[in-house]
Amino acid sequence: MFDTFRPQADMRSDMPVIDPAAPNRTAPPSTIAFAFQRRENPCGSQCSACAMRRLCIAASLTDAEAERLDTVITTWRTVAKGDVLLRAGDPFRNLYMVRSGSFKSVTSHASGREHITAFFLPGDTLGLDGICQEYLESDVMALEDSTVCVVPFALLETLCREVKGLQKQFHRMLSSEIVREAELLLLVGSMPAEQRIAAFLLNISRRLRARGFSPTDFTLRMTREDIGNYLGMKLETVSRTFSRFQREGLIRVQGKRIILLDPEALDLL
Amino acid sequence: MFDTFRPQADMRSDMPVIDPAAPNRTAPPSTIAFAFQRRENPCGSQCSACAMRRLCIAASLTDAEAERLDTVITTWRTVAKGDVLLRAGDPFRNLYMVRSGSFKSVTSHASGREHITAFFLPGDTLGLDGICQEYLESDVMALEDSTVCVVPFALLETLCREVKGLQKQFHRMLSSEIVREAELLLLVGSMPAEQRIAAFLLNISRRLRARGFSPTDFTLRMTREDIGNYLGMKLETVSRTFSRFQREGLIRVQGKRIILLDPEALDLL
DNA sequence: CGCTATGTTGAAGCTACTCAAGTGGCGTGG
DNA sequence: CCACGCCACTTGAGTAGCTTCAACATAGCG
Repeated sequence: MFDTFRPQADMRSDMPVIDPAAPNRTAPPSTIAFAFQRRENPCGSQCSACAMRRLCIAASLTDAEAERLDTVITTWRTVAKGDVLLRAGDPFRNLYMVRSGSFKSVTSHASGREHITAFFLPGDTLGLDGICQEYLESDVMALEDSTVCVVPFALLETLCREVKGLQKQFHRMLSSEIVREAELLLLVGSMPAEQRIAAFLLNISRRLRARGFSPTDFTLRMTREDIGNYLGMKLETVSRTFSRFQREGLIRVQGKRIILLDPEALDLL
Repeated sequence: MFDTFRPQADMRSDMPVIDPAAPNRTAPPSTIAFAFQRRENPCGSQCSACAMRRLCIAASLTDAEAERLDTVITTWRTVAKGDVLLRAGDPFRNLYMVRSGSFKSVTSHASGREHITAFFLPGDTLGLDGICQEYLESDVMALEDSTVCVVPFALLETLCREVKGLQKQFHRMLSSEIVREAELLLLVGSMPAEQRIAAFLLNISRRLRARGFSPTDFTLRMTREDIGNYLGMKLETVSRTFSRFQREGLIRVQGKRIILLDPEALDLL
């Protein structure tokens, strides 16, 4: 989300929007579409020069190590708002690093129930849940026009065997995801609606600050229903809680735009 | 849990029970206790001969690879019921593989709230949440007298750079944990008490079957409060739901012993 | 053998859900 | 350009499900 991150806005503006109806699961995109969808070495600028380097898997790598990572990450993709980047059931081949924009990850279950397990911001890594099986576990959809780096997993694994720093960083990333979900579990499992929403807003705020955006004034890219699904509550409850926070002077709500007026008070809930 | 797994019952019976009051966090155990607590190469039997090999990180390794793993896993520990194996805040050094017995993992949060994020059975791996930081994220407590293999993480990482199959298995294990938590999130976030309990019982049942125990007649090692905490509900609700299932002929409840009378019906809830 | 921890059951209360009506913003087509 | 329809959001009223509080039963442990 949220204030759209556009380090390469100029580069993206000449990209045709991917057809939302393109069959992602069954047939591969036509060669033409494919050529537009993936680009090799845009501008020749790679991890070593990426604005998100501090946040993604390249974090804490030396320049030399980052250059080796460049040899693995050679393509990227654009995804239009509402388009599906990954579909549950598709074969697992790549990880994806968000360069710009934002995504939601939706896990479907036998009962037909769907659950959003994560919102991804620039620098975040998508697809970690696919490693354990041959196929993907969840749908990943763009919440706004977005771009991702494509990381072929087999190549990444090979490189992890050669570059100790990369291996360590990758393991840290997987473990962080486990910890993140455990925290979410606590939130959903044992906190009232009020505290869930407060924690959610503060989480977004913290992550936006880490990416250089305003931590107190931002635009939520997902719907109230998405937020509710993520936090284990109904959209009406999300809406009511926002309204209450506004009445109490904690935040200001203008549709999807949120202004945190008293983050400390939110934290103390 | 649950039917206690004792492939080495004879081996364990001569082990003194570790003093539950032993200060695990601050001072290390006395040398005497330490000598009992850790044993090098008991019986000389290692991964290559372990009954849990199919389930732990050694799964899908060749015999030759398993032998290399033996060089890394040289010690094991016993933990008495109620004892803490790992404490949040302790420095992260090792992973642990459950050989026998069972554990719960409790994450504490700033608010003082605690949440159980996992129950571990033989073959499960403990400590994955510690990788991303220098310190551990949660307390891990034995639900019964148990034994674990100690896996020094630095050595495991080194070996993962040399043994491709081990690396792959380790990544799969981390990813599985992510998927497991995502499923739990769905359960806690959007299912009524009834379905949570049903899913919980079936999950236990499935895992016991994979370990060679009866999937329909087992003893829960954790309290109703633990279950409730894990599933995001109060212990009274757990108890009531068990009683209702019994009234409806789905299960039989005898304290901690559970008999599944109609697993299919549970699944259809 | 008694104590404490754990589990069961009942009754009252509250949170969040369901159902429903109405508002506002945005894109599309007349 | 405005009107329309759609979708997201807000707000209200009534209700279901879970929690809280409390009393009692049972089991495990010293």
